[in-house]
Amino acid sequence: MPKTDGYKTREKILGVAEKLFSEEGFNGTSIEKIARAAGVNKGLIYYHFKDKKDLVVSILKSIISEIDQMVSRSVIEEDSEIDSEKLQSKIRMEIEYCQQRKRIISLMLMEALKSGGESEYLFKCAEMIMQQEMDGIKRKMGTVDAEDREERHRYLLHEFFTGFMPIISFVLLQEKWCDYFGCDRDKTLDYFIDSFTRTHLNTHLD
Amino acid sequence: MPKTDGYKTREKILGVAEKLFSEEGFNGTSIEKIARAAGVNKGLIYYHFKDKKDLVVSILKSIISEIDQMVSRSVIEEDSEIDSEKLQSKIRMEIEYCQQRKRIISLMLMEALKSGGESEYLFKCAEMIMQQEMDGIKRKMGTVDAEDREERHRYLLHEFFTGFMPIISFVLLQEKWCDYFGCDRDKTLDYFIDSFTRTHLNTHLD
Amino acid sequence: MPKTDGYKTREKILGVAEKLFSEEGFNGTSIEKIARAAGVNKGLIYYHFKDKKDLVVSILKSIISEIDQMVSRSVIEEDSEIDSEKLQSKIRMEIEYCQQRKRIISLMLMEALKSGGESEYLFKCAEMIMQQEMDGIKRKMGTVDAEDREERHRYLLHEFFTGFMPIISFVLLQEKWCDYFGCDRDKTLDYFIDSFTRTHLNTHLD
Amino acid sequence: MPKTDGYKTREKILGVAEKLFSEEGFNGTSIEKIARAAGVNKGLIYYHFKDKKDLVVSILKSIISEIDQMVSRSVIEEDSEIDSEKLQSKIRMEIEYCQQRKRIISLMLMEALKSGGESEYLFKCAEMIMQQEMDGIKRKMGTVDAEDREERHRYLLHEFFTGFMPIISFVLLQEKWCDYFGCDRDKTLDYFIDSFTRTHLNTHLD
DNA sequence: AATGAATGAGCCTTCATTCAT
DNA sequence: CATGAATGAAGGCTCATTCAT
Repeated sequence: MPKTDGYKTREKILGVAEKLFSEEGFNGTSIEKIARAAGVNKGLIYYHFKDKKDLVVSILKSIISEIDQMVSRSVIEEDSEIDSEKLQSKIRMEIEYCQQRKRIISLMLMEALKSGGESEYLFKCAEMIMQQEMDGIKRKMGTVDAEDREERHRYLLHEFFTGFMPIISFVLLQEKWCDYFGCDRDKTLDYFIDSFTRTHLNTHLD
Repeated sequence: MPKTDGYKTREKILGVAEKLFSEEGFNGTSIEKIARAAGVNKGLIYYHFKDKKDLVVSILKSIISEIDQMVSRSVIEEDSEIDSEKLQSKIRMEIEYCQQRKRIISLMLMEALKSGGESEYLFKCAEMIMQQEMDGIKRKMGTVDAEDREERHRYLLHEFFTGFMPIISFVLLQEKWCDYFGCDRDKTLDYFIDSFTRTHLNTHLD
Repeated sequence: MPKTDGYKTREKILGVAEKLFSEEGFNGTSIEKIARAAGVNKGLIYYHFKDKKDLVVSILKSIISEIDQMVSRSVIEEDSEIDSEKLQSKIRMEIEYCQQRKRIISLMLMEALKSGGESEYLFKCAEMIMQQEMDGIKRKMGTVDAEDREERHRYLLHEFFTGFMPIISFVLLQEKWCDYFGCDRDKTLDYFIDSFTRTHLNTHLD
Repeated sequence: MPKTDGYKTREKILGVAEKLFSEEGFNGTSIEKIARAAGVNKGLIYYHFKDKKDLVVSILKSIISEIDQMVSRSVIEEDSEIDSEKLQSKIRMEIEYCQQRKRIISLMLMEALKSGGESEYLFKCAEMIMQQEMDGIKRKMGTVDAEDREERHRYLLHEFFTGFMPIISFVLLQEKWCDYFGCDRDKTLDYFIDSFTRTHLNTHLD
């Protein structure tokens, strides 16, 4: 066995890199900075990761697999009626989750926005989450025909741009929003949920 | 005597910088690259702009003033009834405008997403646009009391996260979305407008 | 005009680089070392040369053009009889020249020896020199038909491997040879010239 | 108990290193690359060899001892007459041998060319080979007085620069020569042997 | 005999910035 | 206004080497 456990070091580097990348972006974060923050030698990062790009990709892949596991574990309560209350509490949970994974989401979005950047991780993540929801809906109501490619695309687009994006935008910008407009965090959250209910969630009722 | 009109050079630099910053982000774009692309000497950029930061700020300020002028020029048609049709065509125009200013919007959003980045330009832009809309609504219906700070904030938040963000997300990501899901650009636009109508625009009717 | 003359700096860098590359080879010489030895900033080397490779290539090209000029300037004494004496003194001059350009020759040869290295400069150099000689011989005796590709190749090969290579080997290794065998420099030169006369030069008489 | 025979591993490493060093030179070849190519762990190389320098030295020593054995095994046919035919076939064999040991010869020569590099291996190798030849000649004709230091040196120099160097140059550069001049390998070999016969070998007759 | 992890120095290269002209 | 030259710092990456196991 080597001096220490390489797996732990790798995870440590990934964690620190996730934090720093989300703060300053890919180009704004140097390997040096990551190494210092992780308390490891700069060269060691290149022992564990091919290059800087590989670091981001590893981070992004990790959330993909996390979501993948989450999705496959999630139990769908067959019989439940959908009502506004339930949806709202579900949204609150989703926001909470996004808040925990804020950094990686920020990273994904920033990468997707660059012309040359990778958007596949953002879309894949969103797709997985949305697919799960679709499955739930289909099972309950049979209203969405997932076999119909066109229909599926339409559904994904709807969910992504009017559901997913507002939520992650809110999570990523909430703090700065409150600073800029000088308002209360909690109240802002309530307002957002109210807005979101009146817009996107509205399409999940009736 | 100057070789060419200094003002034109400045504008040329700003234009090129806007393009490149939006493609690779602030840190991913070097002054060297901007100079080459603009066909000017690197040193000249430092004649026109204090430093790199000043370049971005100048770009961001320029869109602020552009919107400012647009807003103040815009005539509000007093009597017009609001109906779904009119709203949709208005949205199409807004999307078109965003598409033209895509690059600068991308830049603003990318900067806002970084922890250490500036979000004030993004918010200010959005605020100006939303304020104008609010004024229009107030005039027509008096339903929003802009003097009520709380109410105004609630309205801004609603517009920003469920109106503005979906639109700019769509504009910035549409191309990559179509690539990723292998779908048609025009149809995608139609779907988006339909979704947007059923969610956000819905709150502007009734 | 800039602070100093860029051309001079460029030449200075080239000169220093030629020296260092010949001493330690391409990979054994760092840009840092070159910069220090040339008394310039490391970054400046990248202002004048695209990259490290470009530095070597520039050096190698410079000797090509030097030889090119030399060759085109050289006057061929039409009527002169060829005798051993004259040939020997010509060889002495050639050795002298090689000694002056020792470093660059060393560089060319080292590069040519690597599997992935460039041999074209070495061959081109040799070809130019040999071509000139061929022209001289042809003019005097008409014995070599330069139009005959096969004959030309045969001649070049003969000149290169039994004429050119012994000479540059001697020039490049003489010092180490004398160190290793503990012998006198001047006497060694005489011995070499004698050997060279009895072997290669012999084929230029009769 | 060791996983495999340590001796074999050592030989494997030496073989791979010889190949890589000859391709990219000493500085151009990393221990990492050698380890990967040999299919062993990087650290293991340091178990078998003190450091990188020790690796090259081990390689170079191995050819010295190989030649040493070859030389001491070689039987000198006392009575044989020396004629051009015999010499030529001997040269063909020598070229063949050099072709097999091409890589290590390349390495020796490259090292010898650097100012700071070791030339002793190249000279030692050549010396051993030449000494053997001298012994043969002496035995047959008594023309070379090996006891006379001066005479011996003169002979070695002659053999080295007009015999040995042309041959190894040819072997090391033949491929690139043919590429550069677009000519046939076999014919090139014939031409070279012809030239070599008319120059160096000529001094071994009469 | 063999491995994986770790280190520190150094290398090639880029970059924001300055300055003399 | 505009340019070419120059700088110093930093960035990404490689490498020889060591060490615990």
